[in-house]
Amino acid sequence: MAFPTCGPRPRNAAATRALILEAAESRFARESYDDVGMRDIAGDAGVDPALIVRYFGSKEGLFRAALDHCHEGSTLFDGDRETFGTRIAHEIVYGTKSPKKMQGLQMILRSISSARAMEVVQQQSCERFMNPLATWIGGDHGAVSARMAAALMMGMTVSKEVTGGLALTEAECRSLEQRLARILQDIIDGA
Amino acid sequence: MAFPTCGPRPRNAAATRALILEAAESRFARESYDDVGMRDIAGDAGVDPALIVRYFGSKEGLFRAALDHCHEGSTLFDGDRETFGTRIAHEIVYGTKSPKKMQGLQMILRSISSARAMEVVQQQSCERFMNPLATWIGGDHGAVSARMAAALMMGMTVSKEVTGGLALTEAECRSLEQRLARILQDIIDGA
DNA sequence: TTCGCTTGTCAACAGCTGATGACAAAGCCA
DNA sequence: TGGCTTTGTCATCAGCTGTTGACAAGCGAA
Repeated sequence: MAFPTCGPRPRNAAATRALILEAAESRFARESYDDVGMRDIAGDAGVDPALIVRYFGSKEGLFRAALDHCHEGSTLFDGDRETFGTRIAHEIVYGTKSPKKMQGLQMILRSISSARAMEVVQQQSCERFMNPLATWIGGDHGAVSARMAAALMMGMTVSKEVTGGLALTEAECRSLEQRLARILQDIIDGA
Repeated sequence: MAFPTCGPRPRNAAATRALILEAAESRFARESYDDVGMRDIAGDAGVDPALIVRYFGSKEGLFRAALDHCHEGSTLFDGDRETFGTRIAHEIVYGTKSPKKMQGLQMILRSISSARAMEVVQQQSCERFMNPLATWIGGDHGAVSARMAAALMMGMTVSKEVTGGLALTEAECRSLEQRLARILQDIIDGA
């Protein structure tokens, strides 16, 4: 991702900005707002930390931009409605890294630590995540179902983290996947 | 809680220790490990920050002790098995502050921010929370059910935080409570 | 060329954090 | 009383963080 350290960085503001944004998304999805330093992100992008301030104003500005950009490219709702539960459950149980699909959700999750990050999240998460999900689900129960589905998704991620992996047998993983798929599907079906 | 600032603190190690522990539990349940400073806790307890180090070794030591003590006094499983879903759902939807019942769970939740806190949590959460829950649920599906139930509980807390309150109408709250109760009960019943 | 704007680099700052060690006072025992 | 341990107080440290401003280099326009 970063540029090899051979001579000065080529003068290309747009590319540099994009590089920083990409590095920030990746970092903020894996670690918490507080744990990620400007020097970490700058290091990943192969860029001087001062450039982050120049292009995004501050760390908070970068976080806001990253969260925004992340939700724009979200692929969470891609696919048939009937297979929503199956898809998400599989992603939760067997999804190893942090693919684009879950990145926005994970950024939100990580940010419940820092009070500063929460301000940004509260501003954005409703209109950029919860409401779209509610609309996608549809019906009278959309808003309620969206909250439950999101809770289950985020909660499983927490649970996974907390126990250090799932800490389940292979058979239990399969069972978990099936039951999770069923519950998620029931939730969006309003059952 | 704290002692009024009139003269020096009375010499009572056990009481001072307990005061610090209580203040720490309350803080760590409401804010993240990183956001809570030793000076904050010491201030709440009306105690000099240096005493925290003396009695608990370090901030991490205090966090570990608080998490431990919190799980010991947990009342999460108090009550009939048949009303588990109802009780928890009500607590989630209408529980305002952070009562003892949920405090341990919330401490775990807040700590997914800091890498340092996670080390402690990973060591303790399995044997102090997930496994007891699995045992209480019982049956072949205990472990899987425990993870799903815990996920839903923690996820709803995150969801609530993220949207700043629930951001739902009164009717929706009632619907959420009912559906949540049903799902939680189904989970522990192995349905 | 020379000017002026953009882009990247670097050293440094103030603020906060957890932690340390010296010191004072209280209480206990001989 | 004198000595010892326990308990509480205080000033201070080193380390890290986000941020700043001065400076250098690129690059197009006049």
